[in-house]
Amino acid sequence: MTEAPSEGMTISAAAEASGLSVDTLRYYEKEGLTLHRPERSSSGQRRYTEQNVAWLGTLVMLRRTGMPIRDIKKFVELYRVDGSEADRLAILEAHRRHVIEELAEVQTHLEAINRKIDYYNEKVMGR
Amino acid sequence: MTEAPSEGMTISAAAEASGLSVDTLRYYEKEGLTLHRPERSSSGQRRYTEQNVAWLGTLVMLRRTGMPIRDIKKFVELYRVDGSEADRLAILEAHRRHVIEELAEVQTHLEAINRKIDYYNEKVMGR
DNA sequence: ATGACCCTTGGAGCGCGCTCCAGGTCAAGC
DNA sequence: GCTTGACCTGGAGCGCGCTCCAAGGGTCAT
Repeated sequence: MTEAPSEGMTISAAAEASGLSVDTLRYYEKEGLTLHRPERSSSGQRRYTEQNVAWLGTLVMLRRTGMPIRDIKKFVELYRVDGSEADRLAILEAHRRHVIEELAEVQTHLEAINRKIDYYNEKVMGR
Repeated sequence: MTEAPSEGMTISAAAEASGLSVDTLRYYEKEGLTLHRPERSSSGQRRYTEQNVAWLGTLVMLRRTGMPIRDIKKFVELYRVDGSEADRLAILEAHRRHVIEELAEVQTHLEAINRKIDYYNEKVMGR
Protein backbone atom coordinates (compact mmCIF):
# COMPACT_ATOMS: atom_id res chain seq x y z
CA MET A 1 0.00 0.00 0.00
CA THR A 2 2.98 2.27 -0.41
CA GLU A 3 2.13 4.15 -3.57
CA ALA A 4 4.00 7.30 -4.43
CA PRO A 5 6.83 6.67 -7.00
CA SER A 6 5.02 7.98 -10.04
CA GLU A 7 1.55 6.42 -10.41
CA GLY A 8 -0.08 3.08 -11.05
CA MET A 9 0.66 -0.10 -9.19
CA THR A 10 3.76 -2.22 -9.20
CA ILE A 11 3.83 -5.62 -10.81
CA SER A 12 3.46 -7.38 -7.48
CA ALA A 13 0.38 -5.31 -6.66
CA ALA A 14 -1.06 -6.11 -10.08
CA ALA A 15 -0.29 -9.76 -9.49
CA GLU A 16 -2.12 -9.75 -6.22
CA ALA A 17 -5.04 -7.83 -7.69
CA SER A 18 -5.39 -10.22 -10.62
CA GLY A 19 -4.64 -13.46 -8.86
CA LEU A 20 -1.82 -14.19 -11.27
CA SER A 21 1.84 -14.52 -10.40
CA VAL A 22 4.40 -11.86 -11.17
CA ASP A 23 6.11 -14.28 -13.54
CA THR A 24 2.85 -14.98 -15.32
CA LEU A 25 2.23 -11.26 -15.79
CA ARG A 26 5.58 -10.81 -17.45
CA TYR A 27 5.04 -13.97 -19.46
CA TYR A 28 1.67 -12.77 -20.75
CA GLU A 29 3.16 -9.47 -21.71
CA LYS A 30 6.00 -11.18 -23.54
CA GLU A 31 3.46 -13.35 -25.36
CA GLY A 32 1.57 -10.29 -26.52
CA LEU A 33 -1.53 -10.84 -24.42
CA THR A 34 -1.68 -7.34 -23.01
CA LEU A 35 -4.04 -4.88 -24.55
CA HIS A 36 -1.73 -2.06 -23.54
CA ARG A 37 1.69 -2.54 -22.09
CA PRO A 38 2.01 -0.98 -18.66
CA GLU A 39 3.97 2.25 -18.53
CA ARG A 40 7.38 2.26 -16.94
CA SER A 41 8.62 4.26 -13.98
CA SER A 42 11.75 6.36 -14.36
CA SER A 43 13.80 3.37 -13.28
CA GLY A 44 12.14 1.09 -15.81
CA GLN A 45 9.68 -0.70 -13.56
CA ARG A 46 6.20 -1.53 -14.78
CA ARG A 47 3.36 0.59 -13.50
CA TYR A 48 -0.12 -0.87 -13.91
CA THR A 49 -3.16 1.32 -14.31
CA GLU A 50 -6.66 0.24 -13.35
CA GLN A 51 -7.26 -0.36 -17.05
CA ASN A 52 -4.26 -2.66 -17.26
CA VAL A 53 -5.53 -4.61 -14.28
CA ALA A 54 -9.04 -4.80 -15.71
CA TRP A 55 -7.64 -6.41 -18.83
CA LEU A 56 -5.80 -8.92 -16.66
CA GLY A 57 -9.24 -9.85 -15.38
CA THR A 58 -10.32 -10.54 -18.93
CA LEU A 59 -7.25 -12.70 -19.45
CA VAL A 60 -8.07 -14.67 -16.32
CA MET A 61 -11.64 -15.09 -17.52
CA LEU A 62 -10.50 -16.45 -20.87
CA ARG A 63 -7.74 -18.66 -19.49
CA ARG A 64 -9.83 -20.14 -16.70
CA THR A 65 -12.53 -21.04 -19.18
CA GLY A 66 -9.94 -22.89 -21.20
CA MET A 67 -8.96 -20.58 -24.02
CA PRO A 68 -5.39 -21.35 -25.09
CA ILE A 69 -2.76 -18.61 -24.99
CA ARG A 70 -2.45 -18.59 -28.76
CA ASP A 71 -6.17 -17.98 -29.25
CA ILE A 72 -6.17 -15.20 -26.71
CA LYS A 73 -3.31 -13.68 -28.62
CA LYS A 74 -5.32 -13.67 -31.83
CA PHE A 75 -8.21 -12.10 -29.97
CA VAL A 76 -6.01 -9.33 -28.55
CA GLU A 77 -4.47 -8.65 -31.92
CA LEU A 78 -7.91 -7.83 -33.28
CA TYR A 79 -8.09 -4.92 -30.88
CA ARG A 80 -5.39 -3.34 -33.00
CA VAL A 81 -7.51 -3.73 -36.11
CA ASP A 82 -10.10 -1.05 -36.79
CA GLY A 83 -13.61 -2.29 -37.27
CA SER A 84 -12.81 -5.76 -35.97
CA GLU A 85 -15.60 -5.71 -33.41
CA ALA A 86 -17.65 -8.27 -35.31
CA ASP A 87 -14.66 -10.60 -35.46
CA ARG A 88 -14.02 -10.24 -31.76
CA LEU A 89 -17.68 -10.90 -31.10
CA ALA A 90 -17.52 -14.05 -33.23
CA ILE A 91 -14.54 -15.31 -31.26
CA LEU A 92 -16.30 -14.69 -27.99
CA GLU A 93 -19.45 -16.42 -29.19
CA ALA A 94 -17.49 -19.42 -30.42
CA HIS A 95 -15.72 -19.54 -27.10
CA ARG A 96 -18.98 -19.32 -25.23
CA ARG A 97 -20.33 -22.29 -27.15
CA HIS A 98 -17.18 -24.18 -26.33
CA VAL A 99 -17.42 -23.34 -22.63
CA ILE A 100 -21.05 -24.37 -22.49
CA GLU A 101 -20.24 -27.70 -24.09
CA GLU A 102 -17.42 -28.26 -21.65
CA LEU A 103 -19.69 -27.45 -18.74
CA ALA A 104 -22.29 -29.88 -20.00
CA GLU A 105 -19.75 -32.63 -20.35
CA VAL A 106 -18.28 -32.08 -16.92
CA GLN A 107 -21.77 -32.01 -15.44
CA THR A 108 -22.53 -35.35 -17.05
CA HIS A 109 -19.37 -36.79 -15.54
CA LEU A 110 -20.28 -35.22 -12.23
CA GLU A 111 -23.52 -37.16 -12.24
CA ALA A 112 -21.52 -40.34 -12.83
CA ILE A 113 -19.34 -39.41 -9.88
CA ASN A 114 -22.44 -38.92 -7.79
CA ARG A 115 -23.71 -42.34 -8.74
CA LYS A 116 -20.38 -43.88 -7.81
CA ILE A 117 -20.46 -42.08 -4.49
CA ASP A 118 -24.00 -43.33 -3.86
CA TYR A 119 -22.82 -46.83 -4.62
CA TYR A 120 -19.99 -46.53 -2.10
CA ASN A 121 -22.31 -45.06 0.49
CA GLU A 122 -24.52 -48.10 0.24
CA LYS A 123 -21.55 -50.40 0.25
CA VAL A 124 -19.65 -48.76 3.09
CA MET A 125 -22.41 -47.60 5.39
CA GLY A 126 -24.75 -50.43 4.50
CA ARG A 127 -27.39 -47.84 3.80
CA MET B 1 -16.80 -55.86 -35.60
CA THR B 2 -14.58 -58.82 -36.54
CA GLU B 3 -14.30 -60.70 -33.30
CA ALA B 4 -13.06 -64.27 -33.24
CA PRO B 5 -9.34 -64.50 -32.23
CA SER B 6 -9.88 -65.63 -28.67
CA GLU B 7 -12.30 -63.29 -26.90
CA GLY B 8 -12.56 -59.69 -25.83
CA MET B 9 -11.83 -56.72 -28.00
CA THR B 10 -8.58 -55.51 -29.45
CA ILE B 11 -6.93 -52.36 -28.22
CA SER B 12 -8.20 -50.38 -31.19
CA ALA B 13 -11.77 -51.48 -30.48
CA ALA B 14 -11.32 -50.54 -26.82
CA ALA B 15 -9.92 -47.21 -27.91
CA GLU B 16 -12.92 -46.51 -30.05
CA ALA B 17 -15.32 -47.66 -27.36
CA SER B 18 -13.71 -45.47 -24.72
CA GLY B 19 -12.95 -42.45 -26.83
CA LEU B 20 -9.28 -42.66 -25.91
CA SER B 21 -6.40 -43.25 -28.28
CA VAL B 22 -4.57 -46.53 -28.54
CA ASP B 23 -1.43 -44.83 -27.27
CA THR B 24 -3.28 -43.40 -24.32
CA LEU B 25 -4.62 -46.83 -23.40
CA ARG B 26 -1.14 -48.27 -23.32
CA TYR B 27 0.11 -45.22 -21.46
CA TYR B 28 -2.58 -45.54 -18.80
CA GLU B 29 -1.77 -49.19 -18.35
CA LYS B 30 1.92 -48.40 -18.02
CA GLU B 31 1.10 -45.77 -15.42
CA GLY B 32 -0.87 -48.29 -13.39
CA LEU B 33 -4.28 -46.78 -13.99
CA THR B 34 -5.95 -50.02 -14.98
CA LEU B 35 -8.02 -51.87 -12.42
CA HIS B 36 -7.21 -55.13 -14.14
CA ARG B 37 -4.74 -55.44 -16.97
CA PRO B 38 -6.36 -56.80 -20.09
CA GLU B 39 -5.60 -60.44 -20.86
CA ARG B 40 -3.32 -61.23 -23.75
CA SER B 41 -4.02 -63.32 -26.83
CA SER B 42 -1.68 -66.20 -27.64
CA SER B 43 0.41 -63.77 -29.67
CA GLY B 44 0.63 -61.29 -26.82
CA GLN B 45 -2.00 -58.80 -27.94
CA ARG B 46 -4.27 -57.17 -25.40
CA ARG B 47 -7.84 -58.37 -25.23
CA TYR B 48 -10.26 -56.06 -23.46
CA THR B 49 -13.32 -57.39 -21.64
CA GLU B 50 -16.43 -55.34 -21.07
CA GLN B 51 -15.20 -54.86 -17.53
CA ASN B 52 -11.90 -53.46 -18.78
CA VAL B 53 -13.78 -51.06 -21.02
CA ALA B 54 -16.13 -50.04 -18.24
CA TRP B 55 -13.13 -49.06 -16.15
CA LEU B 56 -11.81 -47.00 -19.03
CA GLY B 57 -15.08 -45.12 -18.76
CA THR B 58 -14.30 -44.39 -15.13
CA LEU B 59 -10.85 -43.16 -16.10
CA VAL B 60 -12.37 -40.86 -18.69
CA MET B 61 -14.81 -39.57 -16.11
CA LEU B 62 -12.05 -38.79 -13.65
CA ARG B 63 -9.69 -37.32 -16.21
CA ARG B 64 -12.27 -35.14 -17.92
CA THR B 65 -13.29 -33.72 -14.57
CA GLY B 66 -9.69 -32.76 -13.99
CA MET B 67 -8.26 -35.43 -11.73
CA PRO B 68 -4.51 -35.72 -12.33
CA ILE B 69 -3.02 -39.03 -13.38
CA ARG B 70 -1.13 -39.36 -10.13
CA ASP B 71 -4.29 -39.00 -8.06
CA ILE B 72 -6.13 -41.52 -10.18
CA LYS B 73 -3.24 -43.86 -9.59
CA LYS B 74 -3.61 -43.54 -5.83
CA PHE B 75 -7.32 -44.15 -6.19
CA VAL B 76 -6.78 -47.30 -8.24
CA GLU B 77 -4.20 -48.60 -5.82
CA LEU B 78 -6.79 -48.54 -3.06
CA TYR B 79 -8.76 -51.15 -4.97
CA ARG B 80 -5.94 -53.53 -4.11
CA VAL B 81 -6.32 -52.79 -0.42
CA ASP B 82 -8.99 -54.72 1.46
CA GLY B 83 -11.49 -52.60 3.32
CA SER B 84 -10.42 -49.40 1.59
CA GLU B 85 -13.94 -48.55 0.48
CA ALA B 86 -14.21 -45.65 2.93
CA ASP B 87 -10.93 -44.22 1.64
CA ARG B 88 -12.06 -44.50 -1.95
CA LEU B 89 -15.32 -42.84 -1.01
CA ALA B 90 -13.42 -40.00 0.64
CA ILE B 91 -11.37 -39.45 -2.48
CA LEU B 92 -14.47 -39.37 -4.64
CA GLU B 93 -16.19 -36.95 -2.32
CA ALA B 94 -13.18 -34.66 -2.24
CA HIS B 95 -13.03 -34.82 -5.99
CA ARG B 96 -16.72 -34.04 -6.25
CA ARG B 97 -16.26 -30.95 -4.13
CA HIS B 98 -13.41 -29.91 -6.34
CA VAL B 99 -15.42 -30.42 -9.52
CA ILE B 100 -18.34 -28.45 -8.15
CA GLU B 101 -16.05 -25.58 -7.26
CA GLU B 102 -14.52 -25.64 -10.70
CA LEU B 103 -17.95 -25.61 -12.31
CA ALA B 104 -19.00 -22.66 -10.19
CA GLU B 105 -15.92 -20.72 -11.14
CA VAL B 106 -16.28 -21.43 -14.82
CA GLN B 107 -19.93 -20.46 -14.65
CA THR B 108 -19.01 -17.15 -13.10
CA HIS B 109 -16.55 -16.52 -15.89
CA LEU B 110 -19.18 -17.58 -18.40
CA GLU B 111 -21.44 -14.85 -17.12
CA ALA B 112 -18.63 -12.37 -17.65
CA ILE B 113 -18.26 -13.67 -21.19
CA ASN B 114 -21.97 -13.18 -21.69
CA ARG B 115 -21.74 -9.60 -20.51
CA LYS B 116 -18.85 -8.96 -22.87
CA ILE B 117 -20.84 -10.46 -25.72
CA ASP B 118 -23.80 -8.27 -24.85
CA TYR B 119 -21.54 -5.28 -24.89
CA TYR B 120 -20.27 -6.16 -28.35
CA ASN B 121 -23.76 -6.80 -29.59
CA GLU B 122 -24.76 -3.30 -28.62
CA LYS B 123 -21.58 -1.87 -30.05
CA VAL B 124 -21.61 -3.78 -33.31
CA MET B 125 -25.28 -3.99 -34.11
CA GLY B 126 -26.10 -0.72 -32.48
CA ARG B 127 -28.85 -2.44 -30.57
C1' DA C 1 27.86 3.16 2.40
C1' DT C 2 25.74 -1.08 3.64
C1' DG C 3 22.07 -4.01 3.37
C1' DA C 4 17.35 -5.11 2.34
C1' DC C 5 14.10 -5.36 -0.96
C1' DC C 6 11.78 -5.07 -5.13
C1' DC C 7 12.33 -4.66 -9.64
C1' DT C 8 14.65 -5.75 -14.52
C1' DT C 9 16.02 -9.17 -18.53
C1' DG C 10 16.94 -13.38 -21.25
C1' DG C 11 16.75 -17.79 -21.13
C1' DA C 12 16.63 -22.35 -19.06
C1' DG C 13 13.85 -25.80 -16.84
C1' DC C 14 9.84 -28.30 -15.58
C1' DG C 15 5.48 -31.07 -14.82
C1' DC C 16 1.86 -32.83 -17.26
C1' DG C 17 -0.30 -35.76 -20.48
C1' DC C 18 0.04 -37.56 -23.97
C1' DT C 19 2.01 -38.74 -28.88
C1' DC C 20 5.15 -40.56 -31.89
C1' DC C 21 8.81 -43.53 -33.52
C1' DA C 22 11.87 -47.50 -34.53
C1' DG C 23 12.24 -52.03 -34.84
C1' DG C 24 10.06 -56.22 -34.32
C1' DT C 25 6.25 -60.16 -34.07
C1' DC C 26 2.27 -62.37 -35.70
C1' DA C 27 -1.99 -63.84 -38.45
C1' DA C 28 -4.54 -63.65 -42.41
C1' DG C 29 -5.31 -63.05 -47.42
C1' DC C 30 -3.67 -63.38 -52.14
C1' DG D 1 5.73 -67.61 -49.58
C1' DC D 2 4.92 -62.77 -49.52
C1' DT D 3 2.58 -58.76 -48.42
C1' DT D 4 -0.38 -56.23 -45.54
C1' DG D 5 -1.80 -54.49 -41.42
C1' DA D 6 -2.65 -54.51 -36.63
C1' DC D 7 -0.29 -55.24 -32.75
C1' DC D 8 3.97 -55.23 -29.49
C1' DT D 9 7.93 -52.66 -26.55
C1' DG D 10 10.97 -49.11 -24.78
C1' DG D 11 11.97 -44.80 -25.07
C1' DA D 12 12.26 -40.24 -27.16
C1' DG D 13 9.80 -36.06 -28.23
C1' DC D 14 6.48 -32.50 -27.81
C1' DG D 15 3.10 -28.62 -26.83
C1' DC D 16 1.48 -26.10 -23.20
C1' DG D 17 1.75 -22.90 -19.55
C1' DC D 18 4.01 -21.48 -16.67
C1' DT D 19 8.08 -21.16 -13.12
C1' DC D 20 12.55 -20.41 -11.84
C1' DC D 21 17.21 -18.66 -12.14
C1' DA D 22 21.33 -15.71 -12.68
C1' DA D 23 23.05 -11.38 -12.92
C1' DG D 24 22.22 -6.86 -12.30
C1' DG D 25 20.01 -2.01 -11.06
C1' DG D 26 17.38 1.46 -8.31
C1' DT D 27 15.55 3.16 -3.85
C1' DC D 28 15.38 3.52 0.78
C1' DA D 29 16.29 3.06 5.86
C1' DT D 30 19.90 2.61 9.10
